[in-house]
Amino acid sequence: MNELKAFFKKYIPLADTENFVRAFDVAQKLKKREFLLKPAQNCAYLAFVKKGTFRVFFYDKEGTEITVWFSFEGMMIGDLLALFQNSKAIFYVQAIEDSEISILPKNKLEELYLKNPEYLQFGRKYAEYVSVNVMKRMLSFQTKSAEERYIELLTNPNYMQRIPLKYLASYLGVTDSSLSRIRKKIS
Amino acid sequence: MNELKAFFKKYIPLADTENFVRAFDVAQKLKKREFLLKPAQNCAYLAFVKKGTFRVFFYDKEGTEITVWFSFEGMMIGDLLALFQNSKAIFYVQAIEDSEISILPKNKLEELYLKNPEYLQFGRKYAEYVSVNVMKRMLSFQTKSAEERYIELLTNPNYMQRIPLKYLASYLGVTDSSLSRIRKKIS
DNA sequence: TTACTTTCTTGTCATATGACAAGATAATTC
DNA sequence: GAATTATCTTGTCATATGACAAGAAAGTAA
Repeated sequence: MNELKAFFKKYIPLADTENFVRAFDVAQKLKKREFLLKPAQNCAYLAFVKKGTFRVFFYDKEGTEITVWFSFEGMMIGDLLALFQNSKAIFYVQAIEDSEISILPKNKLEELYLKNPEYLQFGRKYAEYVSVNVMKRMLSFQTKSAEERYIELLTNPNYMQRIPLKYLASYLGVTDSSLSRIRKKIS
Repeated sequence: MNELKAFFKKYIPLADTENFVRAFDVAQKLKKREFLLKPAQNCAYLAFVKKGTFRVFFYDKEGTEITVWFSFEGMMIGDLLALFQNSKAIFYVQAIEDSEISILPKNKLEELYLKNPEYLQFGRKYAEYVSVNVMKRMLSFQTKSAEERYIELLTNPNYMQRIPLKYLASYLGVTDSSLSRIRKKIS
C-alpha cells in the first residue's frame, strides 16, 4: 500500500490517508493487451496502477484508434469522462504491459464519505488534479506543434521506452508516419 | 439570483442551493475591455457572469494572444488553472462586452463548508464539471480539424455573434487568416 | 462628417501533415 | 529457427496552414 500512500501524499494531501488507502481492493493482475474496461460497461470505480502501463483509447468515426491517456505505475487510471458524468464507460482502458492494479469502488468511497466528511475533500482534490492535467494537455494542443509536444515527452523515459510509436502518435494528434518523420528530423 | 440558481440546478445539483447562492457578492460591473484578472494577481474566487461575455487568455512565447476560454451569461468564469493549483493568476480574464458578475470568494466558500458539509460536494461537482468540459475540448483538438471545430461552434450564436474572429481563431488553434479562409470555404 | 482604429479578407510562398502504399525491422509464437 | 504478426520507416502526392504583407470593411471617437 506504500505506493498508494505516496500517490496521495504527492497529489492529494489528506489529513488521514491510512484508512482511505484501505478502501482499495486487493491487487488484481492484467495481462498485456487485456482490457480493464470497455465502452458501455459499468465504470463505478477508479483504479490505481501498482505495476505496468495502461492506455485509454477509443475509435473515431473513421475507425482509427485514438489514444487519449496513458498511466504508469503510481498513477490512477479509469474512464474519467464517464466517471465524472456518471455514465457508462465511453473509452477502452487496456493494459499495455502485464500489469497490476488496485480498485477503489465508488460505493466504498461513499461509505468513507459518511464515516468522515474530511474524505469528501478527496473527490474535489482529485477532480481538480485531473482538471489541471487535462487543461495543460489541452493548452499544449492549442499552442504547440506535434514536434514540440513530442519533445516534451522526450524527457519522460516512460513514454519513450514503454509506449509503441503508433500509440504515441495518436496521443500527440498525428499519424504514425508523421511521428516517425518528426523523430528522424530531431535525431 | 435566479440565474445563479438556474446554473446550479442545471450543472451542479445540490440539496440546498438557496444559502449557497447567497454567498455570492452583490453584482459588480465591468466595461468592455476591462480586466477581471491579470497574471500574478490573487484569484481566490470564482465569478458568475450575470450579463455580458468574458474571455480567458495569455500571451505565448512569441507574444501572440491565445484565447483559452469564453464565458457568456449564466456561466462561471475565472482562472481555473490557478484556482485549482492554488497559485496566483496565470491568465488574463477580460470582459469582451460591458458585463456584470457576482463573485464567490474562496473564504466565504470555506465558511459554508464548515456550516454544512453537504456544500463540500460543490467543490467536487464543479471540478468534475470543469474536467468534463476541458476533456471534450481537448478531444476536439486531438481528433478534429480547425474546420470541424469551427463548424461545431456555428450552432452556438453566442460564439458567432459576440466573439470577434481573431479571438475565435486562437481559441480554435489557428491564425485569423486561416479562420477567415475556413469561413469563406464553408459559406 | 472626417479621421482613426480595429477587424476581417485575400494573395503569395514555404512547410507540415495526411492519405496511401511498399518495405524494412523487430517481436512473438509455434 | 521459421513463420507470423506487429511495429516502424520511407516515398509520393495533395492539401491545410502559417508567415507575412497589403488592403478592404466596419466600428469608434472627435
